[in-house]
Amino acid sequence: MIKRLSLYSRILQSFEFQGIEKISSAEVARRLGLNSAQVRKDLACFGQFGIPGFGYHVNDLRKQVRGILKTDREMRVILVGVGNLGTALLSYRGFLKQGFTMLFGFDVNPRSAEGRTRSNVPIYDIRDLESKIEGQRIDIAVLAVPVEVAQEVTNRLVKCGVLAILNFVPMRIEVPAHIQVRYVDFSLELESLAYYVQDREKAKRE
Amino acid sequence: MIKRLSLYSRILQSFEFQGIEKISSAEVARRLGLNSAQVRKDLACFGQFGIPGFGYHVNDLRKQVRGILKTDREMRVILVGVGNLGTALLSYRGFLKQGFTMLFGFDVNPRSAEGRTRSNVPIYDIRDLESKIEGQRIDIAVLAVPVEVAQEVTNRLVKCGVLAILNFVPMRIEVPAHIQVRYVDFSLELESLAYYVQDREKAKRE
DNA sequence: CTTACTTTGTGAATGATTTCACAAAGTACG
DNA sequence: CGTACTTTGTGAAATCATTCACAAAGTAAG
Ligand SMILES: NC(=O)c1ccc[n+]([C@@H]2O[C@H](COP(=O)([O-])OP(=O)(O)OC[C@H]3O[C@@H](n4cnc5c(N)ncnc54)[C@H](O)[C@@H]3O)[C@@H](O)[C@H]2O)c1
Ligand SMILES: NC(=O)c1ccc[n+]([C@@H]2O[C@H](COP(=O)([O-])OP(=O)(O)OC[C@H]3O[C@@H](n4cnc5c(N)ncnc54)[C@H](O)[C@@H]3O)[C@@H](O)[C@H]2O)c1
Repeated sequence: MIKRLSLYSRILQSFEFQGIEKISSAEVARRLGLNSAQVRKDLACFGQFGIPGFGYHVNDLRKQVRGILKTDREMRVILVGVGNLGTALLSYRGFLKQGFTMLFGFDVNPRSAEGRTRSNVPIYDIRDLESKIEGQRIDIAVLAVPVEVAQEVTNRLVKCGVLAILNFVPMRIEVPAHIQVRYVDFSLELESLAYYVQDREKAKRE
Repeated sequence: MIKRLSLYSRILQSFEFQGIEKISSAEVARRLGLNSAQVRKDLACFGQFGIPGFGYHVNDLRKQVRGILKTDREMRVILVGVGNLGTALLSYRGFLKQGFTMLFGFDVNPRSAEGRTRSNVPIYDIRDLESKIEGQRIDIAVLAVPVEVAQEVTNRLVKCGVLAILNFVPMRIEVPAHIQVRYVDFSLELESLAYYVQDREKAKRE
């Protein structure tokens, strides 16, 4: 549900960019392939933002949604594991947009990692993790290390006070209950795609 | 649901690797953070693979699950857009494992793309898309191009007979109903993580 | 001000997914 | 063979999510 809010935020941004000032739940829904009642219900969880018979003011609604998602504040992020994937993530400006600040990268081999990237995010040795982020508020750690060390690195991150982890490693990591973890797992998507391609008949089972 | 099957497949592989021959739904569930009834129900959709009072033979079950997912066959994949992210994807052996064959990459600038990668997948000019994949069976296209060209490239892919698209571009793409599309959208995950992080801090205060 | 129209916000209905709970079917072993 | 366990497969119940449908509240225009 929160992911849909994030989609609303994105589409509102594009409406704003196009100079559109007024929008209906039906139009938002159409653009995202959703039902208009869904859009209204989602928003209704957080307040009444619309005007019956008119719709929503794009600017207003966007501000509201960003407020709900808290993308109007700074989120401090670090990256652990600056390999193939980590390098791509570092130079992705999509992360830097709207409130996310990438502070540092960490790797066992910071030299060669540094060589790969063209971003100006400093990359430190993973040995210095604790000392570098000591006393800093770190909201989110992005995890892109090899599977074998994922749990060990996670434990260290948690000890350092990281509040949330975006995990690209195809493995379940164990964390205390108060730590948020989100998984991004391409192979899963690929495999399910494969299933539907082969087997369009049975695809209804989802 | 299919994504969970994919998880089962992965965990069974790791059990096999560890030399474990027998497994219960409860143990699979524990390892994946699921309910054991869920595991049994999922499998029950496709047949009866277990032995009451015993559990499942790891080898057997893994074969069955791979058969269901069709990861026992070859899936032919191409990559379109060999930039930061595309490069990482090309050198990800996780894709090459189990049945996925990455045939070619395509880019507007194949020279500089070629320079970036250390894989031996050939990279062609996007102008030659049609001629290169003419008459070939291509199951899945991985899309990692800039937002502005995503729809246009998608249209060409569909015309070329691609059956499914794994879309990394943070935008809804329009395709005919018989084409499968799956979205991988990191920003959405990051934003929803941000939401829960903030919420937790608020929760502590109250 | 009034009439015709639009679109919201939201209970109620429907649909989907997850969990419970237990009979049935097996194992293990004396 | 029989008794004590274990674990499956699966209806039924519970939970969660989506869609319907409509009164209420607005706009627009004469
Ligand atoms: N490359 C992809 O496209 C892709 C796709 C999906 C998932 N993944 C997953 O992401 C992770 C990284 O993949 P990759 O392709 O970038 O691999 P990679 O080997 O290129 O990168 C891993 C990086 O982690 C560093 N590292 C190793 N041990 C470390 C430690 N203890 N602390 C900090 N850094 C350490 C390595 O030096 C390396 O730079 C893997 O778990 C992989 O399964 C990758
Ligand atoms: N880099 C990331 O970590 C990341 C994360 C999430 C999403 N994405 C998305 O993935 C896409 C690619 O991101 P990126 O960081 O790799 O960008 P990028 O600019 O590095 O790569 C895009 C590549 O596409 C090529 N290209 C441009 N037009 C093309 C066309 N018509 N046909 C074929 N190729 C074409 C470019 O030459 C370039 O090599 C973007 O839509 C981005 O939003 C990237």
